[in-house]
Amino acid sequence: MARWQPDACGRIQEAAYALYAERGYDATTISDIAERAGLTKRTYFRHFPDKREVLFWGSEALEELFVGGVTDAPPSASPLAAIGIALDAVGEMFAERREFATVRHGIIQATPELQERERIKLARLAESVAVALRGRGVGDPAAILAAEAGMAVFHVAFARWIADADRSLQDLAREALAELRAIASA
Amino acid sequence: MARWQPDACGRIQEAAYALYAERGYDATTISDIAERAGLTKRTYFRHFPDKREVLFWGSEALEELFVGGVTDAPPSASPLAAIGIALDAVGEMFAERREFATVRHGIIQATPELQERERIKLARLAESVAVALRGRGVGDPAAILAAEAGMAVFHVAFARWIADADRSLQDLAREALAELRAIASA
DNA sequence: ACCCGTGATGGCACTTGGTGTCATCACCGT
DNA sequence: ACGGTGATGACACCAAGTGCCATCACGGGT
Repeated sequence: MARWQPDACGRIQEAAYALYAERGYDATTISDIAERAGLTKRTYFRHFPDKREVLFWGSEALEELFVGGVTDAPPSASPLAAIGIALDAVGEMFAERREFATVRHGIIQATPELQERERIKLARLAESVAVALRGRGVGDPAAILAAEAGMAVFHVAFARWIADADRSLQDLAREALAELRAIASA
Repeated sequence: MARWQPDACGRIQEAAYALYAERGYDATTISDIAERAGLTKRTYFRHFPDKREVLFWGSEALEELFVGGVTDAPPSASPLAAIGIALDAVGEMFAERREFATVRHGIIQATPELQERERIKLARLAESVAVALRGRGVGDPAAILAAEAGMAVFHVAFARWIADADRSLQDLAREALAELRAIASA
C-alpha cells in the first residue's frame, strides 16, 4: 500500500470541516474523519497532533501577515498605528475567504473546547506581534499590552464582520481601533 | 460506605495541587489524585468536570470581585477608570494569597493545555466585565474592548507580580493601565 | 424500634482521544 | 535486480470521561 496520496492534510481538513459542520464536533470521531478522508485514525495523528488542530491548519499565514504588517509599517508609526496597518492586510486576505471563515467560525462558536484553542492561538499571535513591536523599539510592558489590545480589536471586528456582510473587515477593524483609542483617552 | 467526607472538593484540590506541582500535570492521572484524596476516579468526576478544572475552583470569587468593583465604581468613572478600581480590589485579595497564586501560576505556565483553560477563563471574565460596563451605560463595541484591554492589563501585571515580589499587584496594575493609556493616545 | 427516601459513593463496563511499535508497501537511486 | 527511505495500516495500550447500578449512611416519619 502507501500509494501516494495527494495532499493528505488537505483531504483530512476537508473531511473534518464537513463532518464538524454537519453533525457537530462532539458527535464526530477521528475515525469518522479518517474514513471520510480515505485513511486511518493512526495516519490522522501523523498529520495533526490532536482533534482540534485540524481547524487551525494554515493559521501560520495569518501570523506571517500580521507580524509582517507590523514589522513593515513605517518607523514613525505608533504601536497601535502599526497594528492598524497590519489589520488592513489581514482584512484584505480574509475578504477572499469569507465563506470559509464563516463556516469555520460557526464550528468554533458551537463548541467551548474549540473556543479554548482559538483563544490561545490568539494569545500566541499576540506574543508574536509583541516581538515584532519590540523590534520596532517598543518597550516591554507596552509591547505586549499593545499586541493584546490589538487582538481584542481584531476579535471584535472579526465577529462583527461574520455577523454583518455589509462592511469590510478593514473598515470594522479601523472603527474598533478608533473605539479603543476613545476608551483609553476618556 | 459513603460516610460523610468533610469538604471533598477541598481535599481533591489539595491532592491535585500537590501532585501537579510535584510530578507535573501530564505525569499525574486522575486516579492518582483520587487515591491521594481518599476516593475514586468516578467520584472525582462528580466534583469536577475534567482534569483541568480543579485548578480553577474558586475563581468565581475573582469574577465577583472584578465585576463588583466595576459595578460599584462611581458613575462618573470612565470604563478604564472603573476597571482600575476593580483591579485595586482584586490586587488586595491576591495579596493574602501570594503563596498559593505562585504555585498555581507555576503549574499552569508549565503546561500549554492549562494555559488554554486559563486564557478562556480570562475571556469569560472579560465577557462578565463587559456586561457590567454595559450596565454603566457603556456602548457595545466599547464595553467588550475595554473589558478585554482590562484583562490584558491584569494579565501583564499579574505576571510581573509573580516574578517580582517587591511591588504590590495594585501598583503594577496601575502602572500597566497607565501604559495602556499612553499607547492609545500616541 | 423499624422502615423508607435521599444523597453520596464505589465499582464496572464502555467509548474515545492519543501514542508506541512493527510490518508492509511504493518509490527512488544505484 | 537490490537496498534504503518514507508513508501507511494494523494492533496493543493508556488515560480521560460517562452511564449505570448496587451499596451504604443518614434523617425523617410511623
